[in-house]
Amino acid sequence: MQMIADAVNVTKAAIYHQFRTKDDIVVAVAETELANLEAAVEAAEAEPSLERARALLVARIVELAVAGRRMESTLLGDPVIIRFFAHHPPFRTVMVRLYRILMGERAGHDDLVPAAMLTAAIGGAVMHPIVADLDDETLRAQLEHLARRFLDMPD
Amino acid sequence: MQMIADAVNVTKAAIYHQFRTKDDIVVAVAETELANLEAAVEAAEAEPSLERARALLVARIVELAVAGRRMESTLLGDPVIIRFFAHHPPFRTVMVRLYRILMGERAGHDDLVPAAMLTAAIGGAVMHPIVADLDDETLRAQLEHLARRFLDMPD
Amino acid sequence: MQMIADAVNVTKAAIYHQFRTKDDIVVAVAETELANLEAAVEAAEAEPSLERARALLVARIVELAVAGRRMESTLLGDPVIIRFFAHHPPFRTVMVRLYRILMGERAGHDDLVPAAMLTAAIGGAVMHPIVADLDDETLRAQLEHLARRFLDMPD
Amino acid sequence: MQMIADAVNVTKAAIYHQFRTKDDIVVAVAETELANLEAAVEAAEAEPSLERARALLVARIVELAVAGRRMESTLLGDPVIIRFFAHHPPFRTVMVRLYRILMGERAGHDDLVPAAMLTAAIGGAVMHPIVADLDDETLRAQLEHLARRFLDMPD
DNA sequence: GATGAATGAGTGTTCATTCAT
DNA sequence: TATGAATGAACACTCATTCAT
Repeated sequence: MQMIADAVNVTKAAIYHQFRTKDDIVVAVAETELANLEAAVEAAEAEPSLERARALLVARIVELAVAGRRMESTLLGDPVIIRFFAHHPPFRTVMVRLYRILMGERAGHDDLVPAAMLTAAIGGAVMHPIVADLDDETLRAQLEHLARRFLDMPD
Repeated sequence: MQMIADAVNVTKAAIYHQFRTKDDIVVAVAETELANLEAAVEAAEAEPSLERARALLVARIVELAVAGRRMESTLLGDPVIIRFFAHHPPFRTVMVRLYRILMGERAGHDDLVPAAMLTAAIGGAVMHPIVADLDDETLRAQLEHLARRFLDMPD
Repeated sequence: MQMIADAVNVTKAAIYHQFRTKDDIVVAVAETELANLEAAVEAAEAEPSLERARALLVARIVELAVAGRRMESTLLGDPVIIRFFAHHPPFRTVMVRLYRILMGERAGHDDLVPAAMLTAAIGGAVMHPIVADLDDETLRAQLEHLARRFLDMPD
Repeated sequence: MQMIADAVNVTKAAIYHQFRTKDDIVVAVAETELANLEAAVEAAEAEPSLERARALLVARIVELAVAGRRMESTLLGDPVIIRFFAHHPPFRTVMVRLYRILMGERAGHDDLVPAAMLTAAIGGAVMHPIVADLDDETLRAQLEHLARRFLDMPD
């Protein structure tokens, strides 16, 4: 909290005027990320061609990961939020929809594991300090390669 | 430290008699993991057929990740160790050798990025709470699939 | 302050427009209680028969304590007000008059101790959580018994 | 905690090495007081003559209140401990025994109210700042007078 | 080789109060 | 007359580490 307060240049108490709890802050940040994810899923769902829907979704997911890489590494490094999301119904719902599109007709019903693994893998890769030096474009290309290979899509 | 001390059934002070710092403990644990990784790399290097060397290495890496999943999620969740390894020369050396094998003749000289991303991805996937319920065999299969796809190897 | 503000349905800042300090609020509330006490003393002083004056005063004091029991326990649990009253000249004046009546001709000049002890004792009894379940009438009877015994008056 | 730590001339953390919680400290202190009370009750129960048992018990209770007056006002001023004791089985048990002796044959079975009121009254009187100036002997005499009157005992 | 007691610097959180509007 | 945002000082509590024995 002290670090957050310093970064925003106010006192801790001022932050507590706006958020009841430290977790509330984390959740608030995370929820705008979730909204971005949901928007990506919705855009993909609106796409009639399955092939193009998948390509679009992969591209958007990777973009989000790259754009938010600094924040992601903070957020995803925090076990609290990882656990929070794992049991957050809206997040699970979005993940199911995301998974349906990515897996295409091969999709099981509510088997979240491969999608969770893919996003976790992207998260892990983004968080690694070795990629901190990479420029956005290179990182994006590498991540997209990772995702497309995993999903058996052409590059 | 208190939890570690309780688990070992000694006092905190007794632990400080053996390790100068908490980080030293983490590093010590991590270094035995590194030794395992090195052994895997050495075994692969001893293999004359490149194809079999890669297959063997992937299998061993995944095995290590699965076997140490509980510890990995603790270790890799700790920014201290992540940063430690990123700048630990022996680790970088092992990673270069590992990468050379995985990438085959396409390997650049000291470009660690893809290998780092793959291992980070495996780490991210292993840490995700959603895989906590998976049995070892299923997890192993999924991770190996992820790695092989990424490396353009047949399943 | 937040609870007070919520109860009155305004903001804290609005309250600070009316009272300089939280203690000022406490004092304001306490002073209306003091006014009640003063009225009781005045009524007793107007009574020509000493015996009836004492009986009336005891009854009124106990009534006030019972009627305000919820508030008293809040007020008397607050060291601020206890100390405030102990050094508040108007309060001491009222207590002297009260004491004169209760003690009858045996009264010393400005020896407040027994009266203070009696009222403190009533306050202590009223505050005790064990009396929270008692109905007003039972509590009144018990307190009046306590006071009358202490003052050597017939029940 | 800071005040306690300063008074004992150690750091807060040192205190937390000995007590898990601030409440634990309060309880520990209170429990030695309870032990004193219990000893008084036991001594009274050992006395064959009821009359002398009551006199002895009243004297001991008042002595304890006077001896611990500084601490009592701290302890009894804290709503936490008041509530703690009100629901503390050992305390209730001691109070029942205490009450049995004080009330003699008129005693109801488990009606704690008058005893609670008497002790609360003593507590209230002891806590009042106006008695802070009184010497121990005068205070003792006044409290004993209060108790004896309430219990209909000769002075 | 091990212990119990202690410490300094930190944690998240609360609260009476102030201030610009 | 009232507000929302901010503040400083406090709160109970934790944690990696040290030290005398």
